[in-house]
Amino acid sequence: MRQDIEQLIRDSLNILGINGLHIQVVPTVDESHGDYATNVAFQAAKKLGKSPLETAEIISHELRTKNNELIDKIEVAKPGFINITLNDSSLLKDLMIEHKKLGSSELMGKKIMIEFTDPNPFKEFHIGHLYSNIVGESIARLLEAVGAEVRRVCYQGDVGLHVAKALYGMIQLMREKNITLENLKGKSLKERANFLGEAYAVGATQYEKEESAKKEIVAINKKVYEKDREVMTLYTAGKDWSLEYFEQVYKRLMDPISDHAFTRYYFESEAGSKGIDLVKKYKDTVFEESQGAVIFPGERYGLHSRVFINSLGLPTYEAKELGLAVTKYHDYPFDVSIMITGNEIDEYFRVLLKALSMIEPEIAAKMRHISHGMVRLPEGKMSSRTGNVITGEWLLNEAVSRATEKIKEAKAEGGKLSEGEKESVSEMVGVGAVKWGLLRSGIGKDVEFSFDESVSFEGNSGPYLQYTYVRTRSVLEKAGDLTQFSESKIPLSAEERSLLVLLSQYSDTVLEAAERYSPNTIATYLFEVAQLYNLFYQKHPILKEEGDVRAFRLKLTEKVGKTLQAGLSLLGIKTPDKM
RNA sequence: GCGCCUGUAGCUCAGUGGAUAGAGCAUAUCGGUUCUAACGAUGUGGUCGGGGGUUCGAAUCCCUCCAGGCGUACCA
Repeated sequence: MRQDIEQLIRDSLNILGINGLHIQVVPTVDESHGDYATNVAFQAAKKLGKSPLETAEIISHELRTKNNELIDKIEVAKPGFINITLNDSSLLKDLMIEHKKLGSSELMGKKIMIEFTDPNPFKEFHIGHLYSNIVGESIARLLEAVGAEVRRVCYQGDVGLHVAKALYGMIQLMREKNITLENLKGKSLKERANFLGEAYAVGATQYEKEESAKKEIVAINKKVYEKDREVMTLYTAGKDWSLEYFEQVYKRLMDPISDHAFTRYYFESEAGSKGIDLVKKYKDTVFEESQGAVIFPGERYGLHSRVFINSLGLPTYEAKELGLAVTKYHDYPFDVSIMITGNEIDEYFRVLLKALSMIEPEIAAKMRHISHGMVRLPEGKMSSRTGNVITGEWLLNEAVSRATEKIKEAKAEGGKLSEGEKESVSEMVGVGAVKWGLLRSGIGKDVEFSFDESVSFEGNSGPYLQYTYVRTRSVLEKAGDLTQFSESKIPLSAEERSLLVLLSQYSDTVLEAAERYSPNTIATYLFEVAQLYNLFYQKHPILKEEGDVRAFRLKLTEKVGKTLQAGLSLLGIKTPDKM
């Protein structure tokens, strides 16, 4: 709809001989300004040497001669806006068509690799990973919705000091508790995952406290790189348990079609050697030696200098990431490669991309680093070093159990849910509440997650959106089959008209959200749709009406439901039929 | 010190050059027990961190100052 109006304006400007303007048509905030407004007159005024108001008159006069079937009114407003009001019948026509395939995007057909979550084997899957996963999955879905070919990948640190700390802790714990690796293998996944968490905590604490432990951990680290046999037995087991555990979390969050949530899992161990080769190849041109290490002299480019190969000859995260970028491109020659991480490594990525641009400029030009803030909980930040972490799973479980309580005490319990339904609905509502809570605001900044707000089911929350969807389902179920209605017999109320205008903006909103990598754009839009529908629902009966009006209101209800369902699914949020 | 990010209502946040800056929560008042009461309406609440500049027009762009966060060499 917006594109149609833009085209109309472009045509008119051509006729008037005005070219080269950036035509901007935006939905209006205030109904008295029509449905869409454009500011082209301000830009054109300079070219014509007239005032914006006069220019607006000239342009709108030309627009009116078009006699377009979309438009009802074209008005000029001070100091030079052109306000466009759509006619009711075009809005009603738009209601009847399914959401268009979004073909006009520049992202259409693009090959996009998107890396997110990136938890480290042997360590906890904490809230930061949960956030990264939720953000990444939503962006992936947005990109798919506008026609991109998306490949999800996950990059995991399976070597390095954190692994050595965990291995050290495993050895200590097994000795203390007098258990063998075989004993452990017989235990449940949850127990094994907990064991690893505990082991990491022991290792991390001892590393700080005991000089002897520190030495031993450094030695274990080296052994891992050397693939020492004895260490590898323990290593392989621990790594497998971690990955198995992560996969379980992904299943819950991403609803994967296949066995694996990601198309490809990259590991630091494989990226490292490739990275070392690259760094060595460009050692005297891009990189240089300094204090026994190989560094990238970022200060020359207004950035930080960073170590790529440390003085022990081991690759740091920087070198690994360099190897990763090249490996990724080899696996899948992407048009865009997105990496989603926390924003504390923003500057590190700047350095990395600068170095990469000097080695592989084409690949570097295709990389986009998107960073998100930290999740703050009312309980305060948690550190993974103390072992006292808040895991992603804990957060989900807590939200689900709160959702279960809310469902029990709900006054609107008309759904008569069976026990089995209660369980699956609680899961959808709890997980949905978490996702909505994290995605409703922009991703660049820290996000405060509060159970009270997110699972309270009031106001701007996931459950509010889901409930509105359920409401549409309930009405439609009672209504029976939808019937045709005659457009001309529908007197549109203010609420209905606003809803129609808003619904017609769905495609534009998805496009904008995808191009800006911005899930919260969708969330803001959906919340508006839900609010408007609830207002409409409050004021206008649906099933009690008859004939055309009833048919129209049912159709409107159906479209709202479909829009909410499609939009929520872009955020990775499921919609129950009852709740 | 230097670099990057952030600062909008009491709280949590929308709003990346347009018109009178909007929501949710909280608070006060009111309506609705139906088509699922997990809803809706109205009111209170703002020097958009301060100051300067660019522009017909600035929360939005530029400069500067203030406050907070992160980074700043072998962690990721």
